[in-house]
Amino acid sequence: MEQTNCKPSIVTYSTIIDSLCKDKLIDDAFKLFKEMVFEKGILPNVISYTSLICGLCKLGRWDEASKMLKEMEDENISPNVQTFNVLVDAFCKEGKVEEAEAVINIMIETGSAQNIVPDIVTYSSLIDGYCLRGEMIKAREIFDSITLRGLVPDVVTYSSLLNGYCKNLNVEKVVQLFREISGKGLKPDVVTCNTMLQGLFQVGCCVAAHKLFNEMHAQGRIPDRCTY
DNA sequence: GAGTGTAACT
Repeated sequence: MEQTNCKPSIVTYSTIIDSLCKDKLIDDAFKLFKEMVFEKGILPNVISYTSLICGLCKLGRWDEASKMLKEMEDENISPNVQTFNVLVDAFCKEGKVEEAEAVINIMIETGSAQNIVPDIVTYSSLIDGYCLRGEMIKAREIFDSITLRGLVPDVVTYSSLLNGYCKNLNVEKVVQLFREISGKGLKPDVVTCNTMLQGLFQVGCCVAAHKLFNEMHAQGRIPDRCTY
């Protein structure tokens, strides 16, 4: 591309930077980022910064992530909902739900002027975080608060909560919630089904599990490696 | 007019 008239753009660079971050090759990502800025004179945007922050958070390099946020501020690039969601999710995955809640409070208190309002991804991450800690009452509380905020739980929100109940061996809630998904007009996807399968087998409901597996085939939801 | 970033199962 560099040899043609079709020079790599901010989108080209961001695509590669994001891929490197996802492969945990954060140093290579930064190398490319610096090449883009200092050699090519292409200004980074909120997307390239969010990718880098995501990569740093997933490696637990919180100080550097915070440094990048500061750098964005200096460059007058405002973080948006997705930038904050990356932080919320990373904290939740680390079991740092309190920190995640703090980020959400910042979003609520200071973000509304810039159209930054926690969305369904934010709360799905938080539910997942509480589920990972086995705090199902809290997870349920967040789930119930979603509607009050005018948001609509999607299949990921349901699957996260479902996974929590499965790990908790709460069969009653699992069955109830799984029915509710279809009842709300949502379609359980392969991840939802895999979660259910694991839950059903764990409590010895092998017949129900096989029935669900067969239904997956019938409804064209292709089983994947996790299913098997 | 288009293209890049966030959440669930293993």
